[in-house]
Amino acid sequence: MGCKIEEFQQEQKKRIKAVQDSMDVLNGKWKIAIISSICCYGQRRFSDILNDITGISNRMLSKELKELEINQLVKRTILDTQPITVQYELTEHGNTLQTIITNLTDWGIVHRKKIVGK
Amino acid sequence: MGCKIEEFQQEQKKRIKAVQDSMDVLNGKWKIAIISSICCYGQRRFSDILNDITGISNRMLSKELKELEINQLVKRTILDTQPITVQYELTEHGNTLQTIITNLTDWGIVHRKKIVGK
DNA sequence: CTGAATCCAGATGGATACTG
DNA sequence: CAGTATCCATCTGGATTCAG
Repeated sequence: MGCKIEEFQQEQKKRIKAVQDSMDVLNGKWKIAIISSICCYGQRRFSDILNDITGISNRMLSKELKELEINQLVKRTILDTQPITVQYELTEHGNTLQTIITNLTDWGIVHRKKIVGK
Repeated sequence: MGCKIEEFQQEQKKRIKAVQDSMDVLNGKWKIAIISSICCYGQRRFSDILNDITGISNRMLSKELKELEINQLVKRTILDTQPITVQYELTEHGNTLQTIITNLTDWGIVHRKKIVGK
């Protein structure tokens, strides 16, 4: 049994590790943008996302989507069209990121004004 | 003047860019953890942060802190002690990340339970 | 259309040693 | 204590080409 300060510090270390867990999942140059794209449309096809995010290549989109799928944030559905299209949507778990996405969006707007100015 | 759908899509593209702006600032393996460390203590010395975050090296801590300072999220103060110590605290702008940090922390805890199980 | 495969440059970050 | 400098392996991600 440690004193109050030690307990507090242990608690903070745990919290720091938790943020890192989140960031591990969300890291990668495009991941948040992809989630954001799917998020605001409810569901979105591969080529649509490709178009939503300026600069991303199909290679990276494919790769990041796969990682998001592994982390159970995104659900992939093959549509029986001609030619085949694939639709992505957030899982229930992925949807819990909504608040964070919104906050990050708003913060990004403020920050740009702050740094770039005007 | 475009139709409603085009306007909506333009708006979404802007929002996606805004999230990316945020992530550009917050990217790097340790940045969020560093902010989190400083955040929960109000102010924190270099060696304290080094101790808060398991795995980080002084080289990386120094580098990431510098970037955070450039982005006006962190303020650096040299204390007149023997030997010299340096104290870091969040700027007013950096403090606006509080909500995001908290949300990310909570989400990280939930996510770990979800993925690792139990 | 939705990827996978290959190739490759440049960025990232760890280890270690050194300085004021 | 708070960095800086150097070296070096690994990772990241872009361009291009190919396939179902």
